[in-house]
Amino acid sequence: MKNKKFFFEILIKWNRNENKREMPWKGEKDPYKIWISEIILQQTRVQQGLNYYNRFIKKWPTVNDLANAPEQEIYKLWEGLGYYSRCRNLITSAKYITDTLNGKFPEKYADILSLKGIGDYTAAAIASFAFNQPYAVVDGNVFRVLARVFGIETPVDSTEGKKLFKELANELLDKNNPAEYNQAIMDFGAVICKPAVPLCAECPFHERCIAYQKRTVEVLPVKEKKIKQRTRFFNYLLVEQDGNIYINQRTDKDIWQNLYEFILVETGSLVAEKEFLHSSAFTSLLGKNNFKVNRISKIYIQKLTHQTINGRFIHIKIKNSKANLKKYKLIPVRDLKNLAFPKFIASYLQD
DNA sequence: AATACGGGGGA
DNA sequence: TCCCCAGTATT
Repeated sequence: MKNKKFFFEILIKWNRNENKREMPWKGEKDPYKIWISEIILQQTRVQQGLNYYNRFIKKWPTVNDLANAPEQEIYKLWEGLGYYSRCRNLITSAKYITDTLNGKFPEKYADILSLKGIGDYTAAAIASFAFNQPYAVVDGNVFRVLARVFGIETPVDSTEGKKLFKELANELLDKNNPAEYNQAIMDFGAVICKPAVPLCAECPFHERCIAYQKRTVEVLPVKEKKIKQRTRFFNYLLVEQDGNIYINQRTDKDIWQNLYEFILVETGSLVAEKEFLHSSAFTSLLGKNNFKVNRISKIYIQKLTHQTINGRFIHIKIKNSKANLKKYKLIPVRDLKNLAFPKFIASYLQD
């Protein structure tokens, strides 16, 4: 197939006549705002990211505002959104742009790409939306639309597949109109060529879609990799002492990096309450007699992509500081609301 | 090349 | 339950 012009012609026509999708960052030209929206939307549904974006832009309208904001406030706003390294990278790049680039967002694709937290997709999105440069976005929508319309069975999560789809995407791109084209193909994937139950009946590619003709819409795009799941058991100790409570900031190479938590005792399996309270992992932290267990929650479950967390919260009051808690930080209970916690903990604290 | 990284929503 | 979502960084 030499002439692929039909693709952007049909797509742009659909976009201008049928596409009713509206989002606050659509048509935005400020690279800072586009950047924020794109980072928030990485692996995140528009519906989920919408409120975060609006609060973010309202609170920090420019890259300079963001660079000078207290980090904990930024994490607090990001709380519950997940993939917290995005927030870390946002902070790093905001400071870099403000301090080293004099607050001017880079315009060259390679320079945009070099920023922390920005990969192929986000660099193409910013370059095209903000500066109308001819770089095709390749996100989950694009993989799906192209795999179906062109009947491509190469797994999209293989090295070969990523290369193939990226090349095809750049061939198909309307070079004179990259911003509209990129926006259109993602809207099209989200609205018509959806993952499940796509609207083939009203699809303008009806006549040309290979997958539709071959009845393979359901199986495309192909993914080959499966994720491994593991189950973990968290016992959180909420240890209070005269209106203060012990907390910990997660720093290990693990989930929820940089977020706060309470005193964590992780066990290899589900341990009964009574047994846990007699375990050395527990008693060695608190000593034998200077504490009182006030309440133990039920087991809460949080599903992550690679892990299932089973956890309980144990409320404890202590009177003196004999406990072996030096590695934790003691803060007033009323200050908890300023810290960013994993959703798992934040939703427990809500109740 | 493979894997980890959150949380939510739809079927 | 399983799959997917405006992906990226690390090993």
